Amino acid sequence: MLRGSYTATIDSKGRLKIPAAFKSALEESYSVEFFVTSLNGDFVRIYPFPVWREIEDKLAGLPSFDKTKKKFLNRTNYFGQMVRMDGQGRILIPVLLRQTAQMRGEIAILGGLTYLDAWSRERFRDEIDQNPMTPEDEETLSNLGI
Amino acid sequence: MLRGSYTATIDSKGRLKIPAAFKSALEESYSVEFFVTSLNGDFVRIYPFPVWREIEDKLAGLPSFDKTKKKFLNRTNYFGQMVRMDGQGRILIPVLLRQTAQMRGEIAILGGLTYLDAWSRERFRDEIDQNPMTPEDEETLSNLGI
DNA sequence: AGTTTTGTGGTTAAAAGTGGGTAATAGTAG
DNA sequence: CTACTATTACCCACTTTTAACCACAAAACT
Repeated sequence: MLRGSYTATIDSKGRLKIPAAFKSALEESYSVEFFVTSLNGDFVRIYPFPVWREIEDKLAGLPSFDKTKKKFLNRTNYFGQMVRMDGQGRILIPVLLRQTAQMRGEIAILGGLTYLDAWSRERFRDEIDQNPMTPEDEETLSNLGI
Repeated sequence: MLRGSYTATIDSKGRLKIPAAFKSALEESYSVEFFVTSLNGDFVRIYPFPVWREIEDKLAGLPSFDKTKKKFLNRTNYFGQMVRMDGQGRILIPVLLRQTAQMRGEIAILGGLTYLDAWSRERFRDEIDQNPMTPEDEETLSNLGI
């Protein structure tokens, strides 16, 4: 299970280092093959291939003309690419995502249990600054006993 | 159950000593693995791993597009990292939190029954100075019979 | 006062992160 | 189809960080 976040850098060749804590967890549960994509180009989502396959299978259950399915696949296909991790635990981010998701310099890699999200650190900070926790949020959480 | 507060120091390597009173209580009820995180970067929250798992389970009950859930997980993931306590009862505070939560020098560690909070002593004083007990607070307490 | 526990600091070997070189591959244009 | 260019995969070398261990100082307890 992938949890927490680590910072990483992307080098001049566009290679993103997978932090060791995630690397070992990934190798244990999955393999070195990933489907790297994004829904809107804001940040990169890295699916271990078996996880992505499951998503595909679930989508196969929907009719082919389903609007949501079309949108989702259009986007993930557009941004997506298969990649494999190299011997040093790095993956090459596709050129398109390097640009749209600002994959250069300081990157935050967040664990999402079965996948990873890679954010431009700068952009992520903007994101959480613009969506502060409200008193309502706190109440919702407290109702859950958190 | 974790109660009361103790002072501790963080050494130059970013290691935080868990006061002996908390250490024995933690080892008894949980283990040496923790999820160290924060909601806003002001202070550090240290969850014994099983406690954190329970929170994850509770959140799993909410739909994945739930705004509050997203906000909460984004933040806790961003600041969070899994850590394990060393033989001397210390845990390494993640670099990000060392900076944002000012984890250096004098630290106050507060028990929150099932988790611990670590505050920069200086910042903690500011916090309680700026948020004094109001008459409304006192009324709430008094209504509870406290 | 002596003994045990707790807190603190440093050392060192191993692991992780970083950078670059080069051969192979893919892509492009003539 | 061929020649050229750009990109990528694979490999090697170096630097930084971390984890585990050890040792001692301070405090608490007997």
